[in-house]
Amino acid sequence: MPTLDDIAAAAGVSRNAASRALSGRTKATWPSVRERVDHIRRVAAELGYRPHAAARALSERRFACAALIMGTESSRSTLIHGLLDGIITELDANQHRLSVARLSDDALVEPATLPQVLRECSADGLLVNYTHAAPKGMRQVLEAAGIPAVWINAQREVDCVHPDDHGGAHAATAELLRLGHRRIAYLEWHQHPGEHYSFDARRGGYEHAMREAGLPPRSLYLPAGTAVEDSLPVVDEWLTGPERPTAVLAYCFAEILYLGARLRGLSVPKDLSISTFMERPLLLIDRQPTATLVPGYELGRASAAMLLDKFAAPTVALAPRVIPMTYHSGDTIAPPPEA
Amino acid sequence: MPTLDDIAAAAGVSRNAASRALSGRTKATWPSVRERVDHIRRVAAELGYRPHAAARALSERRFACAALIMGTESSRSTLIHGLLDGIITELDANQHRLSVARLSDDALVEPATLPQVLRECSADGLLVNYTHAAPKGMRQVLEAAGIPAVWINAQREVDCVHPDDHGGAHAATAELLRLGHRRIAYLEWHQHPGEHYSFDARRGGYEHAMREAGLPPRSLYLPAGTAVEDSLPVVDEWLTGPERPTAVLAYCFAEILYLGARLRGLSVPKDLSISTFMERPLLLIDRQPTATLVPGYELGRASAAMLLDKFAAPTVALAPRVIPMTYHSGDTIAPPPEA
DNA sequence: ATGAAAGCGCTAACAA
DNA sequence: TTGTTAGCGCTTTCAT
Repeated sequence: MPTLDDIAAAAGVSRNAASRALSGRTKATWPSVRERVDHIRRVAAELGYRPHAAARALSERRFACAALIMGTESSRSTLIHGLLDGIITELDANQHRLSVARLSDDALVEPATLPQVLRECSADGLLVNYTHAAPKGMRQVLEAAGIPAVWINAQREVDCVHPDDHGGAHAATAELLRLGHRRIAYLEWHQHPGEHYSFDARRGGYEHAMREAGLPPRSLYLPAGTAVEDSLPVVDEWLTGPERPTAVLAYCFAEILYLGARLRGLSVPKDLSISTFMERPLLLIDRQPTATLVPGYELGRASAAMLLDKFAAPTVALAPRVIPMTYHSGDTIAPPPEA
Repeated sequence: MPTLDDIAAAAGVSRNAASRALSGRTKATWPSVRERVDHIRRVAAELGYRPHAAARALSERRFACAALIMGTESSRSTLIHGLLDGIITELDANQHRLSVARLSDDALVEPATLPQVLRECSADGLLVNYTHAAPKGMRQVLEAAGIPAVWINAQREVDCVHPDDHGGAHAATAELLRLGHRRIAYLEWHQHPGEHYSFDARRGGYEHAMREAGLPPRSLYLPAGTAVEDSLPVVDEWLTGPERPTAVLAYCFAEILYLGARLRGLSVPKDLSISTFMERPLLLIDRQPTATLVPGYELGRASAAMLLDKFAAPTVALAPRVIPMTYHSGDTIAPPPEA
């Protein structure tokens, strides 16, 4: 495994010269210098030289590495589809690496441990994948220690990146309105306090759009604790009567809704439009679901980019970066039957 | 940020003594020595000392870090649910870290680059998450370079960890047989050459169990290129006639099958049993799917453990580690109607 | 723009 | 067991 000294020796220059040439620090304005630089580079390529990241980190006093940290409780640190991919892509483009760590709640709030975690992880900053119910005080600890950190998929005043859940729900509702729907319902599950912010944001976006149109919002819930096998009768009730919705925006349970509609003889989307937030790449039903999706990849890229910005200016608080959601046009929505 | 020298100074000992005490290299048989060690440890804890991973790596000539590598084409490097969690858990328990990298196919087969990737990633070995269609020659390159590597969810002669797909399918079929089913079909999609090994393995397990019972295996396919919206008539055909299966083991499309059954008036599981391989944690339907699941977490732990073993003995080829699949008993299977 | 020398924080070899 | 010394591979002064 060739070292910088090897390259220098093979190229007949000093170690320093080799270092500067390979890192592009030598400006090479003069032609003869330029030639030497090329020569060094060629030798390095031939010998298959790659810098030793640890040695460089030690010397440069930075690791060129970000750490993705998650909690021990996986439900609060779900890894969104595409996120990792986006993070790696962005870091890679900036010659940074990614390491992944999982810390207990206790470790996260202990003022002493966190900074040192960075040393042990060989990271310069944190991508915090603690989407909700993050341990209290963690934020202050990070700030006090001056640790660059970006919060992924969380809504905070600064230093966070999250999808535009409000806008996404608004747009999805607007599309249903545009098609002529008036009785549009919103379906979610019974919300627990401290849930992810997207529950409020999406419902808010829906209600906003409805109010703009002068229509009353209507929420559908499966009563808390409803067993799955008992859900179909509830769904059936929703779809009964003259006031039944002609369209439903569903945070979840879209499949049960779909099944209920089909069993009731309602055709989707002819009799009932369903617009979802399903992140599932595969099809669940015999339709392509019309869906407003969390842009995991873009979220990852933006998070990494923001962290890189923070590396450049660690003390500056950055405004939240809100990423548009991806609208995936499927075939589960259409104009209402009356239209 | 305290360094080892700081600890040593504060404790009034040499740097070396501090190093040995903290790493547990000092045996401390004599009581007075034991006391000093404790003292040093206490000082370190108070000052919040944590070793600098890069410095240690440079000195020890190992990184105490594994790299999870994936291809650029994400379909071939899907991150199984729970896998990352399992990997981190196992590595963490052995004071190792994880970094994640994504390499292009070209980079993976280039004999020169791979070893150096390790340096740049600060890793000692590879967890290869290239479940199928890995670039040819990659294996040889790794071997020639003497790079410790474990293949995750791939079937190879050595150094791999994968679920017992054959056994899982066999057991699922056996359970259906035990319930009294005779006409058990196997549902998958049209297989492309070079697909993941689990296609063959699961079908093999199913056929094996059927043959043991003296029954003819029967495979159901959605014809290649079937549009999703055209799939229901096909499903309907499967469920028609006196020879219709009373149970289906479904690699995929379980939802469509379920929907088709319900629309046809067949009750699940009373009239039709469905046993799946769905990895989805959420419910898709109004039943808890009976499922044989890929044990992502255990897969991760086992992979990491095997890699750690390889660190200890890099040249020894290790026998494949086959992890039992997780059988999740739901309520989509029951005895056949005739029984 | 170059080469010599120092140092990043740690462990490993030595002598005491 | 301890302290001393050397060195891991790299970047960074600082003269030249």
